[in-house]
This record gives sequence, C-alpha cells and structure tokens, in this order.
Amino acid sequence: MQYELIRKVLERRDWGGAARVAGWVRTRRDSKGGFSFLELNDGSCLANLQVVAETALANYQTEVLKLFPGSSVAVEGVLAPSPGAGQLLELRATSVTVFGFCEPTAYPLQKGRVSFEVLREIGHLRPRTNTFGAMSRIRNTLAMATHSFFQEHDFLYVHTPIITGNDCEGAGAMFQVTTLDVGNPPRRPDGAVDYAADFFGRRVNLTVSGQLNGETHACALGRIYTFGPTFRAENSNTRRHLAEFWMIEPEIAFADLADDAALAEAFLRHLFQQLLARCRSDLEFFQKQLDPALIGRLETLAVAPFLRMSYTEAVAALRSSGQTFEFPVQWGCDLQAEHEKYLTEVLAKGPVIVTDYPREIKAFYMRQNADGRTVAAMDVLLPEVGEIIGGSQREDRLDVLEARMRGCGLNPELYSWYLDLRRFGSVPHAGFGLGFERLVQFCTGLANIRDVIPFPRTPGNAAF
RNA sequence: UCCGGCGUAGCUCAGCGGUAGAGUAGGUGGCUGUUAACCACUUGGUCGUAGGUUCGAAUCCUACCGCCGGAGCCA
Repeated sequence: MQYELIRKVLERRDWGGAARVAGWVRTRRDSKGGFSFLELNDGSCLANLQVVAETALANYQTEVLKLFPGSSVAVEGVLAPSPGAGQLLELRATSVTVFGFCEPTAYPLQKGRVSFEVLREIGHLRPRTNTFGAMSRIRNTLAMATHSFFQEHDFLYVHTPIITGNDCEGAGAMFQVTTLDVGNPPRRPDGAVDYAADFFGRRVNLTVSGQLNGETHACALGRIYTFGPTFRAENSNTRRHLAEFWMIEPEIAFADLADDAALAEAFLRHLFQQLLARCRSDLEFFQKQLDPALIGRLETLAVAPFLRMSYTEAVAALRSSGQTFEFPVQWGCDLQAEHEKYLTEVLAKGPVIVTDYPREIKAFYMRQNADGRTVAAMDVLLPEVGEIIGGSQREDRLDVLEARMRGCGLNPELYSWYLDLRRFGSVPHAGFGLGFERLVQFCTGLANIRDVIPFPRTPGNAAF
C-alpha cells in the first residue's frame, strides 16, 4: 500500500519522520501567516489528520486554496507536534497532490450539520460523514465478532439459500422471484400463471428466514449458524423495519430452550465486549452525539446477566404494574410494543428474555410444553430497539409437529423434507434469529434502522 | 396499511392573509498557529405539486406526492 492509514499516523510520535497519506478534505482553514490547515479523513478512524500546507508549496495558490470539503488529495510531509489545541500532531506537507476537486456550491456535505433525513437522500455520499464512518466501523466489528464468537464455539458457518421454494414459512409476506414476463406470463388452461414454465419450474421467493434450512445442517453437524440477507415484503413503515435486512441464525442440536437462551446471552455479551475493546472512539462519538448512557450500558451488559421471565410471569408483572396500557394485558394476548417497553425500560432497565409463550400466538415449529398451552419460545427484548431476537426449541416429535401443522392450516406434505428430520434420528434442537441492524441500532444509539445499513430498502425506496 | 406532524435559499430554520427573512455554506475584502475560526459587505428562493376561497395566499380549504413520528406486521 502506497499510503499510510491516518489511524496509524496518529499513533506515531517520531517527530521529523516522513509520512504519506491520502484522503478526503473535511475542512480548510486559511492563515495569512503563510499557510493553510487541511483536516484530512481517510475513513480509517473517526479523527482527522491536521495537515499544514504552506504558501511555499508550488501549487498553493493554484490548487490548495481550491480544496473545499470533499476534495481528495494525497499528502507527503513530515510529522511534527502540533502547537495548537485539539490535536497532538500534524503533518507539515512537502507536497499536496490533488486527485479530485469538489465544487462547494454543488456538494451537499458542507461543514454544518446535515440531518439524517437529508443524508438518506444522498446515500452514496453519507459514508463520508462522521456518523456513517463510525457506524460502518461498528457494524464491521459486530459482524466480525459474530464470526469469532461462533467459530470459537465450534459452530459451522452455513450458507442457506436466498431463493427459496418454502412458500409458507409464515414469517411474513415474501418477494417473488421470477424470469417470466410479468406483463404476459404463460398460463395454464384454467387461466392461472403456469409456474412450471418459470426458471425453477415452480413459484419461488426471496427467503424470510434460513431457519428451516439451517435445521437440516444442525441435525447433522451439531452447531451451525447463518449470517445473510433476509427479505420481508411487509408494508412496514417504522424506524425498526427494513424490507432487506441481515439476520444471524444459530441452530444447535441436542439442546433445549435454556441452552438457547444461554447461547443468545453469551453471544450478545461477546459482541458488547468486542465492541468496547475495538471501537472505543466511535462509541465515544455516539455517546457524545446521541446517547450519554451508551457506553455505560454496553459495559454493564458485557458482564451482567439478562433478566429472564416466563410469558406468564411477564403478564402478571404487567397486570400488577399499576400502569394503564392502551391494550389491556391478558394471558393469551401477544405482548404489544408498549408492554415490551415497560418490561425493558421500567421493570428491568435493560434486556429481558421472555420465554414460554402461549402456543396460539407462536409459529408451528416451536416445541409444545408439557402444560399443553405454551411453547418453548423466547424473545430477547432490548430497551428502545424492542425485539432483537426471536427463538425457540423446535418441535422434534413427528406426530406432534404434524398435528400442529394441520392445526395451523399447513399441509405437512409440502414440508416432507422438514419432517424427515423428525422421521430419521430426530434430536432435540433449538435456535434463534437475531436482527443485525437492530443490534447495530442498540450499539450506536441511532434511532432509525435506515441509518445503520449502507443502502436501506423500505417500501417505495430502493435508490442507489 | 391506519393515526398524527411537517414540506420556505445548498443546509438548519423563522415568517402563519398585505411587496420573501435570519443563521450557515459560497463570493469579495480585512485579520489570525487555525480548529463549528473571527469581522464587514455580498450572491442565492415558481415558499412540495395541482386545484379552490379571497381584492390579495408561503400563510386558509381540498386532493395528491414526499418525509418524519406512533401503531400493526416482525428481526
């Protein structure tokens, strides 16, 4: 690499040593004392490098004075301690080479604050801001920490399909994938679209969950996880939903719900620890800008156990809370956002793992408990963000699962491969799905999920 | 999809029936080892779109579009 990262340069103290960097100008301040200051950022860290460019440079008048925010340059120079406040060192330029100028009247990222709403309209430029730089580094660290956690615990990374024929997974509306001419598709004699003529010879969609596929590998290889894109065609317009998001789905064999909850907690704890160790200055930035309690909360969660309660206990706690809710709490009803908010933000003041939900409000594949009315399900709830993990022990008894599917109006014949896992050497197993963007939200304090993914996909919006 | 709020200069916003404003960014000049630099002057707008009410609409009404917040769906 021809250029040294600014993050590395900022750690140096060898005054007089040479350095060569490249990056984008954040601001320029001119001094008639015979030089200009350039704040240079290359994305390697939050901090900028202060470059001192003297009028003696051959291109000072012709080029340096035309470096507005957004311009790209390479700078060669000599490291020196900085006499000014605000930075320890500076690079005294011996040459400034311009890659590209940046027209200030046209470039939307000038020095002042730009709102998140405006930044969403310039998704191709917002990675150049402090906020998106910090978010991107945190997102990267959380992704790598995900792999390190599972790899260190002997999980296999399994790639489940993006295109799926599982047309009744029940996790939400799906995007259809087809090569047929949608304006004039082939039709069967009865007028219905003839999907036998489609690319896969059947109707297929983008996946809403890798879980069913993941179970096949857990029930062969023991411990697996997936980490990939997931798609929901719901018309959701909230700060917590995306049509395309990334989900982490571990699946473990020979495990029950308690093992599943313990895994979720250990995983989250590892993520928080890694983040605190590796992204300190980015976290400090978000703490200063968005949430004064951010780092303290992560530090607590990196060591403290999460509060656990059964759904039945949660309902009892809500009913005796003295709070008036818009939706009255009753055993059997799903917990509303206001209820989850009370549990996490008032009762626990932190994450809560709620287990053993009523069978009727949960998915068909969740294992039925001995009480006959609940299933071995769990949700991990976070303050502000809401549900970040949904998981369960899977129903491993063939007859019980088939009966449950019929009860849900599903045709077991369409799931024969899934039922084979129970037919041939069935084992107790469990798993969960973690919404990666909601995790990034929680770890940055960014209120809107559209600001924690590079290119958000939401109803009516797929620009860039 | 439902409920509510908001669309005015590149950006952040004020104006809420009577000739379109401020800060900031940009330009010019001054000053300065500066750092949200500072001081003076200055460029910049079909007030989201289309109708309507009115002598007169950025301002009131209607519809549509977009954005934001809440709800539902969930991760």
